[in-house]
Amino acid sequence: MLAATPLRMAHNLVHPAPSPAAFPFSQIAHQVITIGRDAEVYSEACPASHVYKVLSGTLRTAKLLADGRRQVGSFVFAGEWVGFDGGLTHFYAAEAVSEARLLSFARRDLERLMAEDRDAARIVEGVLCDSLAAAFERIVSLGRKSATERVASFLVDIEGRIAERSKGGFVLPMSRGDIADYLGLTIETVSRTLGDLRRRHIIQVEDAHHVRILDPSHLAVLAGEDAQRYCA
Amino acid sequence: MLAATPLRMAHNLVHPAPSPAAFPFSQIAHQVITIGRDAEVYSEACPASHVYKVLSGTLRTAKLLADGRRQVGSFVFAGEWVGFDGGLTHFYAAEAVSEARLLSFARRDLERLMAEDRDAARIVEGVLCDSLAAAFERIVSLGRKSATERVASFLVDIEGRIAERSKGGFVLPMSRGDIADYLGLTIETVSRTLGDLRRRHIIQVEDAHHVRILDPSHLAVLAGEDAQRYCA
DNA sequence: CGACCATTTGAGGAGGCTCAACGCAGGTGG
DNA sequence: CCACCTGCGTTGAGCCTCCTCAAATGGTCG
Repeated sequence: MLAATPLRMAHNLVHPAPSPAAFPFSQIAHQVITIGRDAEVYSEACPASHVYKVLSGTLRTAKLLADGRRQVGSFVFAGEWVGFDGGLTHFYAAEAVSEARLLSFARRDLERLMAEDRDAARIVEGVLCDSLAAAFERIVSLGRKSATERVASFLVDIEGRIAERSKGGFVLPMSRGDIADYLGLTIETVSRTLGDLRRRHIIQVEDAHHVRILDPSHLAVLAGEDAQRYCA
Repeated sequence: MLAATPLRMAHNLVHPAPSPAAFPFSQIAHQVITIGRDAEVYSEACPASHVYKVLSGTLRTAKLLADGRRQVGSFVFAGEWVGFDGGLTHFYAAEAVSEARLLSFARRDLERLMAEDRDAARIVEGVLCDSLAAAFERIVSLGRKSATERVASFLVDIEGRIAERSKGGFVLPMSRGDIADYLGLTIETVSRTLGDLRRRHIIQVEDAHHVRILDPSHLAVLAGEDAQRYCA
């Protein structure tokens, strides 16, 4: 991987930014980069020098254990940010699930902007907050939910975040292996669980990457809602 | 729980702060509060109006599912902060594992201080960063590690964070149930796993709440180290 | 001493994993 | 154009880890 990474990085084309979008970050230096399928945006434990906003395509963040087990940390869709994992170094590696275009910002520049521009600071704080909330939700899911509940939660979550639609359904850009490593399950269990949901007419599976939710409320129940929330 | 909470909160004594510590937060309004065992500091989904620094004792953060399953989010020891979970509302409830004294700060005040004092801001950002990193580590643990690996990681982590020592070992203030809900296991599995580690002379279990690590390197191996980290 | 609680230990069962076979689509080369 | 290969997904059979249920142990406090 040490040797492979520079080669793979070489596939990633670097352009000057085309049209600064109408958001505070267009004031600071940035580049549009294109990442080929399965290429790395950054490696695990790399100095976290940059953060990225995904313009198109999908990324995953992942960490490998010594024996090859893998945990996918998150999927990152168009419009979302990635690269805020960890402090000085990245906790996860980030890779492209499908070819992706990213806006790249130096963290140094971003921090300077945040000190000057409250809007920018608030946006970044919001991103951090969302990551933290998502991480907490995952902890509950991985710690206490069954395979069916995890897959159902996953579908509900993805359905709400993914832009790419098809015939009343949506596109699942990642492989079964990616989903399994995200949910702490095996490929076979993910496949079987999706098969169950299909046979129960809760979802429709056109092909492996095109899913349609037929019974959203049933799926939400299977996803396992929290206890009612009271407040002190 | 709705009814119980105010009653339990009533146990928590509120004093004026005694001696402002020598850290930037002593400039802003704060109170020392005492939380009795198993009493709540704040509830799940409450408006996140305050954050707390633990002076003594131990807290846990936890979330309940509808059917009573529980996930413990974190343990918080003396010197650590709690209350930064989620944005406007708390994701987890926070409760005292053992009677605890806390410094309480209004978030509003803290944010004002952070805008003025870079040191304070950096400290808080560090706390957030650490929470995020800890959450990511938990995701890997819950998603991909075995019971033995989880318990071993837990012991290594706690051993490095807990101040209270006893006879070359340390004090485990929380119950087996708390540990189980933290690690995504059952009480019985936690107990059996600790028993195994004891029988293998990797740890020594004085009683349920006093543990000593006999073979730290062996325990670290069992905890399952990450793959070597390369950098692009 | 006896009630109660937390913990440990044991026996049996289930959910999800492992291993293996098969189908299918896409790419490649003869 | 077809044979072949490869990667991915699905499905099945058997097994293992961890869970469930139950009982025994031990410590604490009336």
